[in-house]
Amino acid sequence: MAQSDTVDRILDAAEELFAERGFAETSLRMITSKANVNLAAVNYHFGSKKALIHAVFARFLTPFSSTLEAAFDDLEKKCQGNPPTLNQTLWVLTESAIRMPQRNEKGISIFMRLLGLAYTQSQGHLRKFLEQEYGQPFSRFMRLLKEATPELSAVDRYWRIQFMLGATAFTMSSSDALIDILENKLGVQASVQEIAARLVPFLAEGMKAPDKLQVPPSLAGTTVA
Amino acid sequence: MAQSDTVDRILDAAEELFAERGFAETSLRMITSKANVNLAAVNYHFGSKKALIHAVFARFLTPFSSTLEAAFDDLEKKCQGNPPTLNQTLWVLTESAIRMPQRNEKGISIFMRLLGLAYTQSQGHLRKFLEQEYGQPFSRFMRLLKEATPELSAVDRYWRIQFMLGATAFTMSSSDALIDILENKLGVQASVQEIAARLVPFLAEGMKAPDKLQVPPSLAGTTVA
DNA sequence: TCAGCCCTCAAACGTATGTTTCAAACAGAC
DNA sequence: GTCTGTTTGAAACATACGTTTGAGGGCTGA
Repeated sequence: MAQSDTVDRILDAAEELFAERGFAETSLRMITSKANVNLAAVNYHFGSKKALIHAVFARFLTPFSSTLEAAFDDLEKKCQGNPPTLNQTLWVLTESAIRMPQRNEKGISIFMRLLGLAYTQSQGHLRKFLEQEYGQPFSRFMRLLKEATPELSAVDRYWRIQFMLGATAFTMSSSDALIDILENKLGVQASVQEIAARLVPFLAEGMKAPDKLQVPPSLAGTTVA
Repeated sequence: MAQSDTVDRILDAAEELFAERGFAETSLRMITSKANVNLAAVNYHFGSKKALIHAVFARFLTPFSSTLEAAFDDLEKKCQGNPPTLNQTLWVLTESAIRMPQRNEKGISIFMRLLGLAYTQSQGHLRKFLEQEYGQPFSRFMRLLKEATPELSAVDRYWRIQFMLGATAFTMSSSDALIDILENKLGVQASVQEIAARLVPFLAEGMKAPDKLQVPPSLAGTTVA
């Protein structure tokens, strides 16, 4: 088995368990027994549980980061000077995520769920790791968003980006469960690709909403700052 | 003092710690020492950690549930037969959340963060508890959404509701941090009420987006189901 | 063949967790 | 004041965790 098939088995098991149970709720013993590997192997190969978490993220985030940067390069070249539109920017991100080489059919939903967890579960060390390791493509995405929505005030854009992040992270991180529920309720099958195709127009429209706060009469007298 | 001020002190401490650290990452010892209460008090008054979690949710969800039902009653009465609009429905929900009596200034963000955690952290027992305890107002909200968007297919509506939930839960659950970041970056102050006022139009516009999936040429050949 | 290194294994370590125990303190009723 | 049921206190319980240890196995290069 070449050099240490153990490492990959651990990463596979950890990725799946982390995605479905979170980090704190997943013990090393669960991981090692799912991977059919000795308990000590994790600390031998990775050093600690924290380092294992980082390695799980790095395994898919590093190639994704490259793919995304390349896609942004293409996009900006194609637009030759003009800033890419909001839809183009969102699609490039979505497409890069979908096109990633996947280990199995659940690849993307695990990918998304892990990202959601990274945002959600406080895990200070993880946020620091992700920030200083993959902060660059993130900043670039932000810049593209800014150039694609020049009509928005900085404050409006700030909040709406948060709304987009939320809708995406939340939905994608539970995509498996949501797809199952949809099938049970309406008998309709869906895929992560289809969710993405529905999500992008939703986000783009929300982003372009009129910026006036239409406070209804019933709230007019209250403490809206 | 009255009868067991201990119970409330435990609930206060647990609520805050759960909100900022999650359930598994918060130990009973953290809770009892923050509450200045003996460790055994939790098991004495609540029976178990799971029951404590349920109690924390029940304390704010039960009055909120009543408030919301009353607000829906009012709304439907005012509309006399005609289904309430999407904006009305969303505003009634938002208003009910904002108007809830709050124990402190962080009331709403804790409220939202806990709801987000309930969705995110798998914690099977919690989902079951919430479903069978507060399923009714939730179903009613869903029905109102359905009547307010008759032009949407059931599948479109399903996914867009998830998107709305995500944007709301995600943003509101981190509202404190996001407000701080905004102030540091742009020197602008914000409030939870203002976030809500910005969120509702975003959601409403996204909800009304054209339902065609505008798959771009670059993705046309791939496996969009 | 044998030394050297990488890896695996079972077992144990120390710590932290949720829970239980039982004696002491307290309250209100008679 | 005494008695009864409720609440608190300090300590211990069993269990699970992440991590470390040291002996052993298997491969490689000389």
